[in-house]
Amino acid sequence: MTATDTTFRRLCAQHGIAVTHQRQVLYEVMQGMDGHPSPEEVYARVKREIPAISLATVYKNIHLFVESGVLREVSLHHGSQRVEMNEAEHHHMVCSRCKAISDISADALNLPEQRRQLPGGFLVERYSVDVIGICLECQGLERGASRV
Amino acid sequence: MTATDTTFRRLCAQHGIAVTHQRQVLYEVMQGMDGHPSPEEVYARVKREIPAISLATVYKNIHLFVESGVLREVSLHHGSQRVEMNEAEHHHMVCSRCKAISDISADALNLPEQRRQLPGGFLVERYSVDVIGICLECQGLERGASRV
DNA sequence: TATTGAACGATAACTTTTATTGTCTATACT
DNA sequence: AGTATAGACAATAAAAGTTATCGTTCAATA
Ligand SMILES: [Mn+2]
Ligand SMILES: [Mn+2]
Ligand SMILES: [Zn+2]
Ligand SMILES: [Zn+2]
Repeated sequence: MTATDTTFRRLCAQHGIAVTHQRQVLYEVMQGMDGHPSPEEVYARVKREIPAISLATVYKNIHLFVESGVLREVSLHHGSQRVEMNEAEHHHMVCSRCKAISDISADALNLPEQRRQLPGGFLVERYSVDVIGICLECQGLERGASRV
Repeated sequence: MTATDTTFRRLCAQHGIAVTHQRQVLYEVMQGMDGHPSPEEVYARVKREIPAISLATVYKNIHLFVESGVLREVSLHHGSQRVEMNEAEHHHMVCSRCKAISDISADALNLPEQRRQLPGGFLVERYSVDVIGICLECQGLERGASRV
């Protein structure tokens, strides 16, 4: 039983999810992936360890890991592009449960002035801040309150 | 000739793109849409004005509008979900041209402490900052420098 | 070790986005 | 105004990304 093996079993116990071979390999493989891979990229990598694994299994377990906090989404994925014509400088609150997006003014966030110089010679155009959390509606639902 | 008509023609002139009926209706319709619509939602709405419009036209012109700055993407869309296991508190620099994602520490951004109370009773989990701009590689390409 | 609900693999279905192609139209130039 | 032409359009096929379904296999618990 390896160290990561133990770590993973503890993680699963904490979150009440079953320990399966696929999940364990998925976890270990992703530990070794840097950058910000897509599910397809994770699938390609884990397939080297378990050639028979299904892409659906990768998707299902990425969801599971994200829900339980083992894994993090780089920025909340909405399935499709979202656009807006609101020209005012503003940012967003995004509900991690229902993915609802609402505006929040830059003032309300009290951001510092944006730095123009960043590591790697990156040329800054703008900052885009997502405040990730739970919206009021989802907070209500979470507490078992039923709605008409 | 309406006011928005004039505005739109000026916008097109500024960006060197042709004024077409579809583009103009698209622009006007989106002016009247609040929230953060998807291309499909924009399509459904503009279809009421031009029933024969094609979804491909909506996509192409949303791209065009985003490129020319008429429209803004809520957060840069990567086509697929992106995940990571980097537990350290950090944020991202995202290239608006090639969509490359790179990490940046919270310290380097000099963010203020996160507010826990936000408008609308939103329960904050975390901040996710995307610094949107042009990566070094794309800056080089932009200047017409050719690469081996 | 036997039971059983959960997880898996295979695959179909669905959603989102892009590419292709022939026709049409906005624009520039007489 | 009339014409040429590059670019935009609609239609539609194809690709890419994601989810649902279902029969089989496996992990957890007794
Ligand atoms: Mn907004
Ligand atoms: Mn990262
Ligand atoms: Zn919500
Ligand atoms: Zn780039």
